[in-house]
Amino acid sequence: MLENLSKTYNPKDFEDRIYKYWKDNGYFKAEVNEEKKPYTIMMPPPNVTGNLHMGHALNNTIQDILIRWKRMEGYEALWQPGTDHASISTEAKVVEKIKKEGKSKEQLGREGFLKEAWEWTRKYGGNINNQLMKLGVSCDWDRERFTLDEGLSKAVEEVFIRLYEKGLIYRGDRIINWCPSCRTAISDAEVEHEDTEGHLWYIRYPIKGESGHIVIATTRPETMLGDLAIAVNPEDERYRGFIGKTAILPLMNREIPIIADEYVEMEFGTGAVKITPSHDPNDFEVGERHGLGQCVIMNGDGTINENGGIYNGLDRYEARRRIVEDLKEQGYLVEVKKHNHSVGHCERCKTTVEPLISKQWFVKMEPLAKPALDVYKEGKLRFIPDRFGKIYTHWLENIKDWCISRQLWWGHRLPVYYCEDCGEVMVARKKPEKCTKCSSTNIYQDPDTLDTWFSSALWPFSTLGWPEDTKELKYFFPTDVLVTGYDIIFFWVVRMVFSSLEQMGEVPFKDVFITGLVRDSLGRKMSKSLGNGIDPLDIIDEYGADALRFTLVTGNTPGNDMRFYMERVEANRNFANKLWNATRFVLMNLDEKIALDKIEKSMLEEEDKWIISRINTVIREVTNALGRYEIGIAAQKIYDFIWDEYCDWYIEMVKPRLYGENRESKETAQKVLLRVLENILKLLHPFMPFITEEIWQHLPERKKPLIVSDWPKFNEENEDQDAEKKMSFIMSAIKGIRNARQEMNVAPSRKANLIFVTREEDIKDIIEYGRRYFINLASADNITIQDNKESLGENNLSVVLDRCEIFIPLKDIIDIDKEIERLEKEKEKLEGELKRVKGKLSNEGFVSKAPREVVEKEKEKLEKYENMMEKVLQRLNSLKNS
RNA sequence: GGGCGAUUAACUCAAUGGUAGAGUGUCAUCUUGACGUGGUGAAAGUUACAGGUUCGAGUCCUGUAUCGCCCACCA
Repeated sequence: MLENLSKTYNPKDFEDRIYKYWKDNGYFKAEVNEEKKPYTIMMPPPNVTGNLHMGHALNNTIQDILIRWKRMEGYEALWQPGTDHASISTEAKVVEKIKKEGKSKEQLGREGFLKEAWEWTRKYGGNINNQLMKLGVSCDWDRERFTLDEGLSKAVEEVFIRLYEKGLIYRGDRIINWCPSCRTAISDAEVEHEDTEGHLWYIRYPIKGESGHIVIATTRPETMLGDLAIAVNPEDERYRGFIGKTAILPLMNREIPIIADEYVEMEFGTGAVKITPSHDPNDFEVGERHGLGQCVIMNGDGTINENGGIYNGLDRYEARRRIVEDLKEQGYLVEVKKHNHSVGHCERCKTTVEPLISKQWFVKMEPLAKPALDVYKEGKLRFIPDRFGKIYTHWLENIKDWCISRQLWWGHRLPVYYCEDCGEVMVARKKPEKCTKCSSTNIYQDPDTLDTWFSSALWPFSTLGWPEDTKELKYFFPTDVLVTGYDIIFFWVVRMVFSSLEQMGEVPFKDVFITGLVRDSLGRKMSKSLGNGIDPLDIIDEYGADALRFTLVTGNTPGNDMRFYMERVEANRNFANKLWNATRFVLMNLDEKIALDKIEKSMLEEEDKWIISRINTVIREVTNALGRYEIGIAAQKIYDFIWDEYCDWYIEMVKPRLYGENRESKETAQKVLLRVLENILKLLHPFMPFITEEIWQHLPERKKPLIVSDWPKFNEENEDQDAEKKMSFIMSAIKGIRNARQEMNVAPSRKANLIFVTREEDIKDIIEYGRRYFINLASADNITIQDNKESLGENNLSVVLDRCEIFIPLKDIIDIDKEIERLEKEKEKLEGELKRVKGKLSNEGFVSKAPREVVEKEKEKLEKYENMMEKVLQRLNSLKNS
């Protein structure tokens, strides 16, 4: 056993091996099992051709912690993995690839392109999974799904048809966001607004048949090519006379009416606004109200089309430049002002999006949003932290119809067919033989595909077999918790909720755990363009997955961003090393032939009872914290226990017994060391699965692997207040002695006598009991206990405790002035405490209103501090007088 | 224009209304038979500011300041 454990922790030696062991033995698998309660998490599917980044690492670590914990608690724990086809992003990558080969989408044709895309997917699709495995994720790989799988595609089709039949999907001409670079429509959620310093151009439009003119202001002068009106506010005195007249569109020489509409803000610009119904959502509405019609002036690639007259064929920005120039030349440009406004960009490629009228497919959101809002209000859906619930509701309350058609090829093609002859629209599972209206056989399928999020919205149930009525669906759905970043609440969380409610009649998950962003050490977002991204795999390679995992879940709170510091990873690697070596110590001191049966209670020493009582408490604390999703707190508790209590105190205390002659005491210590270690490994396993499993496999009498061992339970019988009290006295005595000695620069090698002065019998017992601790941990060579200190001279260090004073005679070393200084410091500290406690206790309100135990505690403290203060003062007095 | 978050030790962050903690860094010290990826000890805080509620506030309320994020069709 021991011989296999190297002197230092070296995660590379075992992480891959352990993972393979778990996987090959099927410990990640979840099956429908009516004897057990299910616990389900759906992994947010990463992009199929993506790479693992810190966000994934954080996210999946949290999920893995929860799933491992629940698995150990005895749940049938399903963690459903899979990948997303990420239409727009993957398609862009494939386009780029074939472009390098000198080919274009059009040249390849739809089929040829899809072939390329599938090849690409097969080539890079496995990467992210392998990377996740490095992290230690314990998801059920046998159930892996891909959004373009046959089953999931069927679910997508089914939902589309159902929504269509219900009238919740419609096709229409609407202003959508058009990305001229991706050459597709995108949804509102895919547009990022950014405040940009632009200009406001003031342009003069002449009035037909008059000498007058009207000045408008615009931020996008090129859109004037498509102007169909000028609008003013009906209340605006300045323009009252213009309403109903006709203006001449400069450069185009087109006649456009001047209309009145409430929408126009009188205070902004000149109070008159040009109306371009085809290229602005507001103008579109105005156009609808006034029956202005449409005039599209732009092509899909962002160039001006034939409606743009002489500007035909120019890129939109070149057209803008030329138009401004021409306006100026022809005397129409009144002035140009700097103007900050927000400009929409494509979330994927950052190109400025163009609002554009286009025939697209939409999901009618209002009827779907309502139930999604209701479940939140009814408490059936919970956010952790709950403030994100507000973001969720705010979005749903202001939701607009969802544009779901994309002019892309990589994705789920719309199950929509058109009759070439009569234009009839048919939504069907299979291509209709002939037109349902005119019986023509001239039928073609809509070339568009669906927004990727349309399929991810179904993830919680499509992965379980829906629309088939599978046993998995019945058992594992609804899921328990969704773990995801706040950046995709709108894209994904919201859409999963309303989709589930609509199709399943239930929420897809009860809790939504929201994570923050992992930033670099300067607080910047990690990004490719900045080149400041830290690759999780590099960290795993250097420090191990356990250290990375621990770093990601400690020291931050749900929903808050965190900074990634290498020093913290290192510290956590050191923690793993600490545990590794503690284990080596335990195994090194474990007699081969020791019978590891039950521990004989009567043989337990105080420190045994203390550590047993403490681990028991930690079991409760860690379990409770996990139950509240306080993962960082849970991790911190177990960390502190291992390092401070188990390693620094218990192991040190137990050493004399291990090296001693008393066989029974020795064996008891060995057993306790081992049993506590076992519990430690269990509690730590969800956080650091590799090292704990590796160590576990080296412990004696292993039957089950740790990953499927039972989660420890709090046991009231193990609580021992008395032992905790005694050990706490002993520990504070040791700390006091160490402190005093070090302050006086007494070398640890210099052993000294300790003279304990106390009249209290119980304290005397504890001291007597603690003899060996003082000798080993407080550099003592002899210990005396006496009732009074009269016989002692002044050349002592004195350590003041509650109801006890310790004297350390060090004749040659004591510098009286320094000792006085040290005690003065002690006095100051006590004064502070006394002031606080006295203040509280003399406060009538506190004594009468605070809970009894709080008051009692304060009273005890008062007594203790007064007692200590008296001794410090006496000591100071006698030193000063000597 | 709305909404949200943050402000705590030198740095990065924790902290169920009840004595403000950790990691890193700093200083001192220890080559003790698990670990120097370690041990021991120390220094370091008016919890951004101003009010309020409460017996008691880092924590709850109101306001201010600074920073950050999200949402929003003002051309």
